Amino acid sequence: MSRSWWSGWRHFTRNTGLSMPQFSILMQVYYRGQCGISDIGEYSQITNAAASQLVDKLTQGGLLERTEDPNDRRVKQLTLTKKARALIDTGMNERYRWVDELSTRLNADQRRKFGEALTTMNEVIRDMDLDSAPKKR
Amino acid sequence: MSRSWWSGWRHFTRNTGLSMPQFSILMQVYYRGQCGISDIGEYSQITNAAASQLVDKLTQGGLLERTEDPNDRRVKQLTLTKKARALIDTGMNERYRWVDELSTRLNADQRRKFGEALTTMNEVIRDMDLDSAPKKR
DNA sequence: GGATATAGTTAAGCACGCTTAACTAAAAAG
DNA sequence: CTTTTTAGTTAAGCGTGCTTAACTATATCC
Repeated sequence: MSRSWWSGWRHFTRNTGLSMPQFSILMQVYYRGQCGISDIGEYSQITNAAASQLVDKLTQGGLLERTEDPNDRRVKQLTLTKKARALIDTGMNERYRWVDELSTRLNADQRRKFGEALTTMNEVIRDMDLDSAPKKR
Repeated sequence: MSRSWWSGWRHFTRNTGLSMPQFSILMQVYYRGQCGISDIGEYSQITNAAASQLVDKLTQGGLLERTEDPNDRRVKQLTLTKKARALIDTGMNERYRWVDELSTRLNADQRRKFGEALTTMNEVIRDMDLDSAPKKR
């Protein structure tokens, strides 16, 4: 397992043809909703140039739509295609499959505790996310 | 937080100068103990050539020692230097610092549940690791 | 002993992510 | 209206990780 995540990632990566930074951008748009190139750059801590290039590949791969913002024609609005959404959902199912495999190794008591733990973690982490999210412009 | 891990990784990466595959190899030797190039390759699912090259950089960086196995002079035994051990321990502390920060946001009850959850997860995951580990040669 | 297999190295070549620098176009400020 | 700022693109160049292919050196098989 200390094993699985990285090599599991590499498995996912090969199937989808996505690199980690690319996937990261997809997830960003997934959670943030529509946003511009600069947002991507800022979030990922890379230059806008780099962000632009990555987004470019994703649009070429049919995963992102890049349209002009009618209010400010400098900014491009990025949105996920259906293909991208499907892909992300698949990725999440992978994750849950992992959890499934894990849970077959648990006895009833462990499984219950584990479920509670995940729930708590989710709640707490959602809180943390909300705290740092609302950087609107 | 969905944010923190990847950009937190990038932070770690910049400070140490280590790439992810490089760090991955270090962790491998850390957990496996002494092993050869082929073991690295097999585990990381890359060719021995690639493994050799990565190990090369790590030895140049003073993180890995590469010595001959006296029993079979074809195989090189990889061992971590003190520097590498220190670095890994630091990395782990980083991780725990993250947990600390998280725990300041929890109330007493949440904190207790969370602690239990982590304990359970650790136990279970350790079991999974043991199951897949003992690939000796 | 000689053939074959195994562990590791080296070099050429490719794709990737990233940065800097030079650029375009639109918006905001004066 | 002109100047300056902001959003994004493009191209050159670098460091990586990776693969294939050719090679060396040791061990094993018959």
